[in-house]
Amino acid sequence: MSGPEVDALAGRPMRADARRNRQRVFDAARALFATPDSDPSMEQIARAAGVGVGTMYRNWPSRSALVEAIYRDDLAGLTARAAQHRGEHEPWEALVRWLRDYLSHARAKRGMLTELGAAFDARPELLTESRRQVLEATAIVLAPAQRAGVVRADLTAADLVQLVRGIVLSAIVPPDRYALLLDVVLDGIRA
Amino acid sequence: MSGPEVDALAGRPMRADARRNRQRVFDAARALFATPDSDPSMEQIARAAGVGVGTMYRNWPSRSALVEAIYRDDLAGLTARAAQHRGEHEPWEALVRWLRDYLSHARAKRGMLTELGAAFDARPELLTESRRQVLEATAIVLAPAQRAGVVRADLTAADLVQLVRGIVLSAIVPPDRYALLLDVVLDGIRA
DNA sequence: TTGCTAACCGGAATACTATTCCGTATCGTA
DNA sequence: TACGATACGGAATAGTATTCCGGTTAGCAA
Repeated sequence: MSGPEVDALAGRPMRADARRNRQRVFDAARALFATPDSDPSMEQIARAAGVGVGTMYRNWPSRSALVEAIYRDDLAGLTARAAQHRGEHEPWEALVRWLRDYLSHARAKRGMLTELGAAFDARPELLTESRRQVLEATAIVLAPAQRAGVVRADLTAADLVQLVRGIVLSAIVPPDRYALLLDVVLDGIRA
Repeated sequence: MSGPEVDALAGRPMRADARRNRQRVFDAARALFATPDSDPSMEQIARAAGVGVGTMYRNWPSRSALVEAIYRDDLAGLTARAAQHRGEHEPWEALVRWLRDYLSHARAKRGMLTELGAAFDARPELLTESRRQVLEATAIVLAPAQRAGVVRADLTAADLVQLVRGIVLSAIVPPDRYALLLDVVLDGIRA
């Protein structure tokens, strides 16, 4: 989540009810945006959160700011898993798990692509930055796999991400083929 | 251009003023949509065409129908060039020219991606069909190049299109690198 | 506990768009 | 020239994001 949690000027902490409402809106919005083809209006989100629209706008100045906040949060959750996998599994297995995570994340986000597009338009650096985060997370699991000699050494994190993202972005691929295509990529990158 | 040019039931030709207005709207809309970040409203388009909004809706039932008509027209113009290049140039040169055409077309269309997204949502077959057209056009210049032995034989039209589209879609690539990246691809596909 | 006020709240009002509707104007024909 | 059929313009409708403000409440001091 992002946005003001303390008053910008006084540094005073938010009032308890305000913090509660803020969280409610965030949770409701995340749930609604996650539903495919839901395209929720600001009023729908507010109603689902049990709050007036004014309350939403006090926390996020626009619809795309709210979308961005949710996206950032999801992305942070995703990238954190790379380090987690590396700590818990062998290099190859960690890499595979991370790529599966990334794939399902990208697939889920495809639904809110229109929404995200507006957010990216509003703040182009969001695109650059989120790409950087994904590359960093990928490097965390890719490097050990390469050091262990199980993945070809001439592959960069950017290459790998491009390969996997391609699976999702080409909108002709039926979802039940994702796993197969990922296997193809995995076979291809093996040392 | 697409849409009714004759009355659907009677087969009667359109009235002269109607045909003129239809063309004006189409031209004005194409010009406005081509301007980056213009996101023109229906009223802006109508005003630019010197016409009322009602006149637009008589020709295209919705905004996304108009976007689709323009896209189809642009695409037809693009794919026609493949055959033209094949007729006028050596196989390799024809292929290179076609890929440059495709690249600049894809770049131009990136601006109206949001608009197009709505059109694709409304009619999913538009996506399938336009992809098919691009593949067919690519095959027209690819096959001769392969027969002439100047392009590796194991490359499909789909592979090639995917490679080139990737250059444009990854929004981090600064436009002045497009030509370089295309050169890389061209080197890569040489037999 | 009570009283006070800054911080918050809800939702009506505003602003901007796509789309529909219909009275009016024009074209094409006899 | 006259008369439908056809097409026109743009006001009205509908739906959504965003703003605004009178009323409410949390949190603190006495």
